[in-house]
Amino acid sequence: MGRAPCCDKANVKKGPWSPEEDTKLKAYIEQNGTGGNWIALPQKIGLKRCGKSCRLRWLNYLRPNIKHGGFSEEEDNIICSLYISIGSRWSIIAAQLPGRTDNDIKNYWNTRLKKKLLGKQRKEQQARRATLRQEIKRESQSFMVPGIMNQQTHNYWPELPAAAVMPAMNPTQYSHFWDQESLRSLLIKLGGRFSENHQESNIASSVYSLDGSCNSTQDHPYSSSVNILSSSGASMNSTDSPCSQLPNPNYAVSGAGPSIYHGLEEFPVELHELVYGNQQQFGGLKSFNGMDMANGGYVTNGAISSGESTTWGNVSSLAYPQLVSELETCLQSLPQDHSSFEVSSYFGPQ
DNA sequence: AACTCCGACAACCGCTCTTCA
DNA sequence: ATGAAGAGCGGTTGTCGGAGT
Repeated sequence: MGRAPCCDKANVKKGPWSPEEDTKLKAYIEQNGTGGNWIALPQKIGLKRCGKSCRLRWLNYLRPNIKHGGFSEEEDNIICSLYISIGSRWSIIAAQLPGRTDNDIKNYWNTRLKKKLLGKQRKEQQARRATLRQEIKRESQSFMVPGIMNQQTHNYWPELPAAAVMPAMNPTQYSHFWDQESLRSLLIKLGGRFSENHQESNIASSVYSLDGSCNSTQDHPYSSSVNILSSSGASMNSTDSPCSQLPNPNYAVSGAGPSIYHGLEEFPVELHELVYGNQQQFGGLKSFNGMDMANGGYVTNGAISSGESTTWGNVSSLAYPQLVSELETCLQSLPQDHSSFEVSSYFGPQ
């Protein structure tokens, strides 16, 4: 059973407001106020309109000091930054822009700002990729990264940032295929610490702290990365299971709950870069052999789909089979509600 | 000139939240 | 504590006008 309609739909006028209607409504409210009851208002005025419609008309167009169109650059910036922070909370965003209504901002965002923003980001993205490709080409001969984020992984899970994948390797696993010099180079590149005696834990620390919030291997190895990605699934205990060293299969860019991605599900690829492109904390970590650390370790799908896949193609041969088998083992031990995560979707067809 | 397409914007719909009896 | 009514909000739709063919 649905709730009762707020007005008699059959006897209510719909569609655009006439100047006469506007005049009536405006004059009445300016003289008497709304009386705290929008539903009763149209009857008092003699308008064949729904109370909600009157309210909307007043709030969006008739009340004093309303601005329409002509959004300034500053307003654009405010809208963008607030949208990134809080998502489509138009009323809150409108509260920061005097004279603007939520409806106006919403329409402006949907029709113009979103496109404008994405166009700008795409250009910057292309420029970054070009730089990245050059850097990778230069470095790849001397410094190979045995990451588990490879061509196949990327094809099947393009939205998964490489930074989130990196911690999936525990310190021991790193040492399986990285010699001392590679470890040292890695740390230097990541801006981390390096100790001859504690290289493993420090490597892990440095990698885990890429988002600046987890500084110790005593911490949950994923707590720092996953909070960016907004894990919606049950957290895994870092000490109880060997799976603590594997990524939470539930995490995704567009998870439920509050996160910096709130409201960005629509175009996570572009706005992931937007978000990280503005972050200062990764300064100096421009690239890491195909992983754009400056942008959360993310290389977008476009880099692959554009046919310029040399970056990932070169490292695909370095996928670590042992990790794959360990992941499969761990997944088998996971509760059934994790079953939606498929190994093939993570690593691609073997 | 006629038609189609598309962008912009006003308005509606339905849901959730808040208030109050 | 509960339910009804009103208010508020965000997503979606409808309409209009301009550009392109």
